[in-house]
Amino acid sequence: MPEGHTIHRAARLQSAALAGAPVTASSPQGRFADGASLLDGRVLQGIEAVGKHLIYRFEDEVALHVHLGLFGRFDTHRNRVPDPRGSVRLRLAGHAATVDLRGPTTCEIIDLPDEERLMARLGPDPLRADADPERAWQRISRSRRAIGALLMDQSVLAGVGNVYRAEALHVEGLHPEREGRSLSRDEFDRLWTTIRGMLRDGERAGRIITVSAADAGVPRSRIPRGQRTYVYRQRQCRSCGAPVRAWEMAGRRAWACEQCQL
DNA sequence: AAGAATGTTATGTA
DNA sequence: CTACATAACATTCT
Repeated sequence: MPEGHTIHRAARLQSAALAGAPVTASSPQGRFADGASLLDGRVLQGIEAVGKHLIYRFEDEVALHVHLGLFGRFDTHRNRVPDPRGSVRLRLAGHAATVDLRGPTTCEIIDLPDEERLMARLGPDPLRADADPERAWQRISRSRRAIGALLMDQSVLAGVGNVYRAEALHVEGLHPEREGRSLSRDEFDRLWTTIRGMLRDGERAGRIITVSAADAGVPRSRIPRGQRTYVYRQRQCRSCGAPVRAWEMAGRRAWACEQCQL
């Protein structure tokens, strides 16, 4: 489910619904009982998104760290709150909504040093105002690893996942196997800008939009399969019609049009 | 109903 | 020290 845009959107929406007042925290299946009781009744001060990580700041310097991983998701209930179904790790009830967290890869209470360690191992997040692209450029321009692998490395750049990797490299005409150090400064700058734009569109729309921002208001189901992405999970390149090559890279499936991407 | 999927980390190997 | 492969973990959907 989540690439960076999902996380930033969740931070914004949940901050509005939960922050500023004491929260009721529970762990319906008892899978996070200790954490939930520690959070219960505390005021949530705000939620911060960094890459694909979320940090919920509570009073008394108590913080909750959440990472959705591949399967995690949030269910937000604004009216009737249903009985928890499936594996709800944590339920947070606030003044405007109740949020269920299911299937996260990480859900833990952290202290300040933990938080600093986390921040230290994350590269710049293009969705954040404080992001410094220079840090990513330093890593990429000195690496002989493939750009397709570098983009997935959260210590190089935080927030990009498998879909944006495929789509952003396609838009920029870059082959995923190009060595990082072979990119010109100009190619890197464009790539950064494209990634940031895609993440922003995704955050605003609540889903991944890489082909046309005009699709933003259109429900995903109304967009024909072959038109949702350029190469990601496509058989043919949406730009030129050539067959899309798919192969394993950095542990995930990579997709590219070898006509358009060099 | 096996397998894939918008992810990360630890560990082993070269 | 770097790079790559593999396993492990989370859950839902086709």
